[in-house]
Amino acid sequence: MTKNKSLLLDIIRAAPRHMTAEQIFLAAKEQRPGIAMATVYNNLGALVAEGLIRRLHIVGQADRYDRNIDQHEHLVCDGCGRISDEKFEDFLAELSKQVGAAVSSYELNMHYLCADCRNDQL
Amino acid sequence: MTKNKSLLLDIIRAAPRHMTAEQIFLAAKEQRPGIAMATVYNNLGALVAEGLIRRLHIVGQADRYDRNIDQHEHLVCDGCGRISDEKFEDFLAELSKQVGAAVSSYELNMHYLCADCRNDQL
DNA sequence: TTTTAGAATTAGAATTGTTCTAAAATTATT
DNA sequence: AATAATTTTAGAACAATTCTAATTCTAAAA
Repeated sequence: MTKNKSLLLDIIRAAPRHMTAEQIFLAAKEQRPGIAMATVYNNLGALVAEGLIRRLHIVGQADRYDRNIDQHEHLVCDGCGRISDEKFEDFLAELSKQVGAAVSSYELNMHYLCADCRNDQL
Repeated sequence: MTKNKSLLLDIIRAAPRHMTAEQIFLAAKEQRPGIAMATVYNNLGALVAEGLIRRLHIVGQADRYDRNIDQHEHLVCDGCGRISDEKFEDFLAELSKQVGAAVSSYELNMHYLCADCRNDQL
């Protein structure tokens, strides 16, 4: 665990929401102005490989990084783009049962309109 | 519906599996050697917008295109990369119930090892 | 302390997948 | 046939990410 790696981990853990590599890079720069984008990508990759964070893919967006490493689901507002976490109980087991094979992991992104965006439409 | 668009749609509908834009481009070239990549992207985008095909995002892979336009789930083998379809009944309604809001669509990619890859590991 | 070896970091080039642009070709309309 | 609208093309541009090779840091050994 190097200084940069732990700095990035701190940033991700302190973040109120799922950040892109670029946002993490900008945040890291405030404390270590010389840091390079490649260092950010290197360390994010390492942190993902070590299982300390998770990488998120949302259609049409850059990858985001999630401090929450438990299996969980994502709710994406198609109005404002905001992403929030959901937690379905025993979902992995449920999926394994449904497909009749051991599902090791999954990504579930659900799209909807959040309350704010629903109101704006009226 | 132009000639190229319908050619691409035919290719996707005839495909035994989910193809990338590049694979579709190569297949289209056999029947129309001069076709440009931009035409493929243009028409794939149009077909997706018209709801005639669906676009798929799998982590770490280029987008793929799916002839099956019903909401369904994907099972990705982490051994060979093969993607297969699943169909859970009333899943969208189930998700809406779970999150307490109207989910309009979702992507669910489940990872596992297919029977072949499981056997190879023994 | 210096030396050394290995790992981490850097800057920037390269790559990938995709979109954009402007001109040319095709198709449909008058 | 003339005009307009649409589609296609080739290639440039782009964004996100990965790679590369030189440099710097770190920490253990001499």
